[in-house]
Amino acid sequence: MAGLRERQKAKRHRAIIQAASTLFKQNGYEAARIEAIAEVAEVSVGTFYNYFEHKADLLLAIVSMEVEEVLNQGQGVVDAPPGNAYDAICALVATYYDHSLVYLTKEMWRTAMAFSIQNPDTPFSRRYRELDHQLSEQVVALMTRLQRDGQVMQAVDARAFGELTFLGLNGLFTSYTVTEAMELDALKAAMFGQIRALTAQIGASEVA
Amino acid sequence: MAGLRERQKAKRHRAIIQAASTLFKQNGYEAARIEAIAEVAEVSVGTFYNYFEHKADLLLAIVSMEVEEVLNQGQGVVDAPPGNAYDAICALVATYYDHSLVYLTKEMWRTAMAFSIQNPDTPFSRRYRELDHQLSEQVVALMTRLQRDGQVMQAVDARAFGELTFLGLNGLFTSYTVTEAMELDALKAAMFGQIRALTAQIGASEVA
DNA sequence: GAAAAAAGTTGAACCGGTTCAGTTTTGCAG
DNA sequence: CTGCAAAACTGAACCGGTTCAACTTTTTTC
Repeated sequence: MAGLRERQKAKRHRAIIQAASTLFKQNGYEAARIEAIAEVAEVSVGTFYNYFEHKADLLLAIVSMEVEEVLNQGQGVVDAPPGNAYDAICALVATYYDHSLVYLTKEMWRTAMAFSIQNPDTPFSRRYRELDHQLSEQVVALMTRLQRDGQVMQAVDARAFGELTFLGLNGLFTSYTVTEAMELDALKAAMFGQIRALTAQIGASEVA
Repeated sequence: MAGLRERQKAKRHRAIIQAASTLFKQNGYEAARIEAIAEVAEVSVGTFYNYFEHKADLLLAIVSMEVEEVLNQGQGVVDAPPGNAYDAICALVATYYDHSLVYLTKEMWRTAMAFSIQNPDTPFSRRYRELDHQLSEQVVALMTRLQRDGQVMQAVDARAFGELTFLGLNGLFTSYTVTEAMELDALKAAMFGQIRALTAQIGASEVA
């Protein structure tokens, strides 16, 4: 089946995202005018808005791709975590952080975050929160797994600590995107410090 | 000694904030047009922008007042914390949360947060982060005090746990502002759960 | 106290994201 | 094929935050 209409639609959708990606990389998100994006995609401004509700929705496609890849990689860590709690949690966090600038710049992250906060009732925001939720659940899954493996004390509330860890890594990531000068290494160092403190309390007894 | 110019300036500044507050309360932040604010303040649009760089700067004045009051109240908790770690941290968090909607609506919080993320190089954002930092330091101060008082195990890294707690309460507060239907009680319940889990691990031995 | 300088005010114009009434294209029934 | 309804396209106009060149008021200078 795939009628002409269907195919054209998919083609245009791709063309717009492609055009946007190019222009975003070239001069940043702000600088990319809808008019320019539409022109490169060989489409009118009106048509652009037939495909996307807001300019920011262009970011959603990219953020989704980004987070989905990261969730996939993260699953690898959860399935076969390094020996101790500290190393395991750091490995997961590093997976997230290291991937974060593959498709998106800090400016794009900021725009996506800001938009999602300011417009909570849009599909964009719902999807963004859903992705956050999945990341949070993955941290919980790791924490639970570590507990099962005896790397985390039985008495701890794995879910609560997993969620708290996620809020921590998320909060620090926000600081990172907001501080143009901050390097990935500094972000990791900050988060690893938190994880060190945390695992010192909840990790299996013998301290390295 | 307060020349005419000086006095007029202060008067107009006050008039604009007053007008904005009124209109924000009346119909929300978005709905309040600069033109309307200027009109109520008996000032031209151009003059408005002589006093404020962005519309969002109006929120800064309110957010500052809000956070400063909360820091004051919070100091009371830090200086004389309830008996055990759980109660003390919950008391501080409740102080923050309970005060949060006195001057600001959820919409205003969202706008302030979003603006601060998206425009990190503005005075607004710098000030906003400074306030966040002070709150974080207050949580650290409480944690340190609790440790000194023997309510938190000596081995824990009070700073790290304080900062993590702040990131947690901040992250949950964001969720709260983003979910129009969520009540203050639900927010508190969620955060208290985190604190329960946390203090179970780092609190002085005897569990209630 | 006149005149120049400095500071402040003003509103029309700008800018760029978003909307919408009118037009074109596509799919389908007869 | 033809005609028609539905879907998609288009770009000029809208909207509201922000800018700016011209104007007014205050302060300073001599």
